[in-house]
Amino acid sequence: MMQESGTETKSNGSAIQNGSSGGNHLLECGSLREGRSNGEAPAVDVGAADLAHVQQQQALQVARQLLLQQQQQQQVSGLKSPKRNDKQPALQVPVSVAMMTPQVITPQQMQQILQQQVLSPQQLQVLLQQQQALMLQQQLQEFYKKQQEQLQLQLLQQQHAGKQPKEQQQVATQQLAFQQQLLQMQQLQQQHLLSLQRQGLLTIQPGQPALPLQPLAQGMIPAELQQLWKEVTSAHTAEETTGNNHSSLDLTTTCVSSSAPSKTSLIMNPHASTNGQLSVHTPKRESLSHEEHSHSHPLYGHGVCKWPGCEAVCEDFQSFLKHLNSEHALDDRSTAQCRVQMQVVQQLELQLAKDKERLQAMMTHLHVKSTEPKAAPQPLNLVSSVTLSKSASEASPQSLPHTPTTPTAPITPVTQGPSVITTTSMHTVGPIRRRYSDKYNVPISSADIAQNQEFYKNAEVRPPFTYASLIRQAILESPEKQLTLNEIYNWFTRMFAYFRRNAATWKNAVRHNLSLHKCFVRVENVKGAVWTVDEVEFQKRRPQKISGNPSLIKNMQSSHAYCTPLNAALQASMAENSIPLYTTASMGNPTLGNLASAIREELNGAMEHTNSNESDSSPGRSPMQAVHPVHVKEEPLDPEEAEGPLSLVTTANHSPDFDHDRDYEDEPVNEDME
DNA sequence: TGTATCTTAAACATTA
DNA sequence: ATAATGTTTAAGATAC
Repeated sequence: MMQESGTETKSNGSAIQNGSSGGNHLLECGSLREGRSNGEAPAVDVGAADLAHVQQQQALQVARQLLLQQQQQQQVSGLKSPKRNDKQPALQVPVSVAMMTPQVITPQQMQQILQQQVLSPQQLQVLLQQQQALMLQQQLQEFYKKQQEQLQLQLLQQQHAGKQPKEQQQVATQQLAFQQQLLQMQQLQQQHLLSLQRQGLLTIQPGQPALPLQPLAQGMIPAELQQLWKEVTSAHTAEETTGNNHSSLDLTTTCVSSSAPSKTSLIMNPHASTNGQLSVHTPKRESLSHEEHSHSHPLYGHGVCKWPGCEAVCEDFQSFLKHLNSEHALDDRSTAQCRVQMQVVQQLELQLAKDKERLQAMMTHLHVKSTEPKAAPQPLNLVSSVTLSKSASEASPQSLPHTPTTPTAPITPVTQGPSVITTTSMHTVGPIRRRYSDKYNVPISSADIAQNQEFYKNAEVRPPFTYASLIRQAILESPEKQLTLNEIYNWFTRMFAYFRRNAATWKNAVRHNLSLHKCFVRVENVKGAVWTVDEVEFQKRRPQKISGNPSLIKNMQSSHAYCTPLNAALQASMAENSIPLYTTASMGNPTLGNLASAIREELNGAMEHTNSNESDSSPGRSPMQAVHPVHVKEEPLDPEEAEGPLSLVTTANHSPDFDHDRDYEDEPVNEDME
């Protein structure tokens, strides 16, 4: 039908298309294509922009974009432009998670993962561990430096103390405090790990190369330190006197005191007891059965030492104690590990505080009483129900990424079971933009796109955004707010692991969307053509997409309910691991921040429509209870659908996607850059 | 139920 | 001639 040539056809085509599309696109197409005609305007010279460059500039660009969005379009300076049109050598996706820049999955990302349930537990674990590794590797380096300094200091002090008995006592006291703090941190970590492991959410696989701590846990034990340790522990029961030797351990104090004062006591007590075990001075403890020990001692479980990165197999509790004393005595390594853990905890707490704030702000904004619905998660039930049907499994993903914390929630998710974390966060979800809930099941909380970016970069999870949104994002991220088709492709593959396969499908979809939506304007260029975004047009569409429908919110809640209990623990764990880097990533990577803001803006517009009607959803109630089965469709799983590039979801566990969709590597995707 | 949106697939045209 | 790029059409699915 379309014989007209190139760009002109668009405007013409619109009319044609409208007629043909059977009314579906009437509204959209009608006015749209007109906009296209103006596309010929700016001829842009495209210089090969390094993606690296692009990324750096993205922040500025996005910011600029935000400011200029109303004006849109004209700002094309025509100076440089993204890329060449010619094909770029097929690059293949880098993408090993570990390889990437030290960015860690944010809590939101993890939640996203959880919600989508596309990844198998193993995959999640690997992800988690990799993220951990990244984080720890970075921190360890710094820590080691500091630690060495501190140790030197301590040694010096001891030497001096030798001359001055009084000071010696002081040193001992300090050591005690130090040890206690260390233990605190250990306890925190171990409890966390335990909680995870109990739920089967985190299983540290022996020999997991991703775990950076492993090497650290080996060999050490300066006898002197051990000696000192014994002295301190045995001689000191007066813990109250301590707690002030923070010269070396301020981190502990800060984190513990800052957010979880109550926690401190909780943690401390158990520690004290466990410590006793460590010192081998408590026969009573040793009389306990292995099971008891394994359960009670956070560092021991399932016959394995759970010291971070250790995993040494200990036949019985006795051997474990020996192992603990020998392998994890007070030495620089252990100390360093503790410090790392301290930082982790600190970061977590910081993050928690931030998230709390955010949550409050969100709830306030949404006029939702922060009733802190104490939804008893009942993870098992939910899980089972969720897995009953395909749609059910998808339901969980629907919930938006949310902060796993609640105002009342314990400060350290670490020690808490899933129940604690719970669904309270649901409210943070607030208005969710949900689309294709059942099949595609994507909550389009675009606000999360940025924060989840790292996740999507590495996980082959279908991003919960429409093609149009993604294309727009890609374009807006570009320095010139314009991209060639190929550059858009590249952006997709670069930003989303999911688009590194089935290229033919999604590329076609991209082209289709570019042509179909009037918000995308093709601009002729000397070298070819670039695509820009007509923000006005794009904005026009939003209201329609997102409607503030009570049922929607209800759905959101229900879906959230599904996922929350299911993944609470995981979320918590994820959050922890990611948090440290989360901060780093979000701050260090301009792209993320900008993306977030840009998309957030988009989201906000959409959200506004939904806020008013949540009346039917009882905020104070457990979302799960309130809306349990809503919208769960019992659809038989269709593998075909699952394999579709955009229909990722399917079942959480056995997504055909992961089972056999490994053909993407041969896809002629042109990833370049970087 | 009808309309709108989105995705996917595919045919076809144009261009490099 | 081929691949990339664009445009349309069509159909299925979901949301409103």
